[in-house]
Amino acid sequence: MAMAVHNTDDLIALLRSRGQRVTSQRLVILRELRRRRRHATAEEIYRAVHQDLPGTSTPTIYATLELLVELGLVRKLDVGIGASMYDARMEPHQHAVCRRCGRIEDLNLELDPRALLSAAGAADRFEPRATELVISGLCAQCAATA
Amino acid sequence: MAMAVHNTDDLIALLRSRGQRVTSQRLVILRELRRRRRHATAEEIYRAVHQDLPGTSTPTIYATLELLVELGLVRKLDVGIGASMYDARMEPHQHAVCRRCGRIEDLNLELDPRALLSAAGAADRFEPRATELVISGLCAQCAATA
DNA sequence: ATTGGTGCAAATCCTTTGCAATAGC
DNA sequence: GCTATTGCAAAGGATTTGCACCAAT
Repeated sequence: MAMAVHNTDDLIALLRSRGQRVTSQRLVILRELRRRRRHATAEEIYRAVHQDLPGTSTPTIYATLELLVELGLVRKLDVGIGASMYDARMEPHQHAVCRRCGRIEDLNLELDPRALLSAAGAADRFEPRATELVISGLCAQCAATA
Repeated sequence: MAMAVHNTDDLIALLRSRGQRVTSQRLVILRELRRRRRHATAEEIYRAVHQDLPGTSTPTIYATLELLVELGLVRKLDVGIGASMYDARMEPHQHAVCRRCGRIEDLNLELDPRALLSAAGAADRFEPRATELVISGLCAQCAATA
């Protein structure tokens, strides 16, 4: 059966292949992101990482998150709250955000950016790399309350 | 033929119907947004409005933009640069952003949020209000250069 | 031994708040 | 005249920068 251990061999291999250093901060931050089921803000990661690695600084958190995104191990997303969120779930999916309670729900939805660009008549004007969809509205709970 | 004059009768009517005041700042800010073809940041609007109405403050810009969004006259969007953008083009469309040069291109694409939620099996868990899609990548020019 | 990464402090950028003054109704 | 809006100054939150130190190679 699948283990709950979130290993970081892929990160280590990627760093080595690029001649970059394998540091405990990098491993701990990725492990923390993988442990969570939910997306996290930089600040949440910062607080969590402090348990394992006190003294870790915000600049390191931000630099590492950016690096993980660049390496394709983490997705950065902006759902309209002030802070960016980071998500280690890499299967294709999109997001729904509740305007009232802030809940973010994953949508199992695989979008084809090239098909979308074609539909828009812009297939030849753009080389897609990432597709981010955010549906905002009310979650069932908040809709019931309102 | 269609006129290039961007009138603000709809805003005036909406404000009156809600018992809110018709101020020159509100009219000028909406007119400025409608005059542009491109989306603008709060700061761009701030600078432009200063020509017509020197002394207009950033808090007023932000409060007014938020009001216009609430009234359904303007769309707010986050394409991943630090600042939010505001767009007075209200026909359904989505956006593509170039990672290199920052260009934002409109995509003539009408997305049905309910259909998307259904496809994701979340139709009963969410009451959609807005749908924002951002495809990021490289515009044709930047792709050619790279 | 090198030099890429880190921590600290401070800076920057975008946006919001508090409150007195002003202008719509 | 009443009170919503405004302007000003200042605060706030997220993220980045500069630079000396540390630790992975």
